[in-house]
Amino acid sequence: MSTYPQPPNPRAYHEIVWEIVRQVPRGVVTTFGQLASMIPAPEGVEAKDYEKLAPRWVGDAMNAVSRIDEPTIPWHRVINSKGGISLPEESVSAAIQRARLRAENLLDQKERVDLDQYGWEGPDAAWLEAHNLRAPKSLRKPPPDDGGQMRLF
DNA sequence: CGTTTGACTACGC
DNA sequence: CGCGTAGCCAAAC
Repeated sequence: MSTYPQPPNPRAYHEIVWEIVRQVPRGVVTTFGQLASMIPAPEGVEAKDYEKLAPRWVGDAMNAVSRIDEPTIPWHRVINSKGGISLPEESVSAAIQRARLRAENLLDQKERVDLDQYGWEGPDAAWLEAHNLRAPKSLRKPPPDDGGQMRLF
């Protein structure tokens, strides 16, 4: 069954998530996991537990956006690790998200976003540091290991 | 006030 | 590549 605890201060956690989402520029996308990777574990939460919980807390934060109806947050650029929309397919919100992503030319024929191509690289280091956030995990594939081929020399 | 219900992800088949 | 599973709390109804 799907069941999980909440952060010590849900509202505070959500605020941080929203602040980062506001930085995502047009034409690229971020994921729940990537956002979570930038936010340190709240005091009192074991790192091990946090790793599992954080992505869903980010999901809760995005979910809350619809309740608060905050137009300054480009929530449509937040998708799941598979490059897909995580809202119920028939929902109105999902339709809006599809339309907005399509408008930014990010959707492929399978209604998916190619993270390797359009995955966000995160805010610049100075911004992260100013907000006490960690460097994001990359959404793009690691450079292919060419099996020890020599290059330049 | 008791139940229901989660914008997730890594991992194993 | 797609599908199922664990995770075990709290806000919203």
